Amino acid sequence: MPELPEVETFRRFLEKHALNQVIKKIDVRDDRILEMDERKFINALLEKKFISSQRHGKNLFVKYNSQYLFFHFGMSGDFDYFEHKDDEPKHSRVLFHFENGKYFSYISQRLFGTVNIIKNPKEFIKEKRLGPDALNMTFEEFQQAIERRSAMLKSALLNQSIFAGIGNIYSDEILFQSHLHPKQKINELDDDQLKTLFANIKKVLKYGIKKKGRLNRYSKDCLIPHRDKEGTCPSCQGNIERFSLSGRHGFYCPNCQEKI
DNA sequence: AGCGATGTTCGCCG
DNA sequence: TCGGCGAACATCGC
Repeated sequence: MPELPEVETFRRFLEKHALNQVIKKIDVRDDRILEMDERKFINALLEKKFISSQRHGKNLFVKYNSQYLFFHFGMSGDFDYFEHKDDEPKHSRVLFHFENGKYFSYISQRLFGTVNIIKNPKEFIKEKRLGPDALNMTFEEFQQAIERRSAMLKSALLNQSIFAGIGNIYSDEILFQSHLHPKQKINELDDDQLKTLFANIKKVLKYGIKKKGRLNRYSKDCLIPHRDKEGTCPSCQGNIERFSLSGRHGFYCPNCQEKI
């Protein structure tokens, strides 16, 4: 699930259901998800409450006292909130029991995510060398981020050190909306194209949040519903093509996204 | 049965 | 340092 719009959706879900409730018990179902000692993790959080949350890119920070619970969702992370223990979802990895008798679960099918406790999100962002948040960055920050960069557009969008939050699917959508070729080098764009790219990063991510990351509910005018081998371009009706790049693959319309 | 999957990281090479 | 590539991590569904 999780690129920036999904993580923002998870954040709002947590804010809605899990804030200000005393944590009475924690079950770590699989400690491979923890980046720290299980005992220390549990002891740190028992009897505490989640106070607030913030997101940077695909990273979620939940303040519980002077410290922060950190979540990364990897390729298959999710949250759930439920009343009865029998409803605990498959692949639930960390289960919080609240004082009100309800449960909050961090789910990770593929165990690529991580859960940890950190002191300071700002320092974390610095240490991980994350670029500005793709949703919240200003045009000036965007310009700075790509200064002296020469990567192909799709690589640049996926690189969390340039800006944080964009993943494989949204990068394709952003480039499609921008009429830009995924393998075009970012330093070859003119000012208008850069403005278009910046505007579409915002537009696509906001639309994703509005749709709560539910890809199956996207307008047919988007690339996303047509993002497969048999796909047809919603704009020109041509064939959508698949390409590969550093072991990932993407889709684009060769007719609408020509290289300069 | 094998391949690929909304992510990240690391080593290799140019 | 940058950038591209491919493997590795673990699991499941098609």
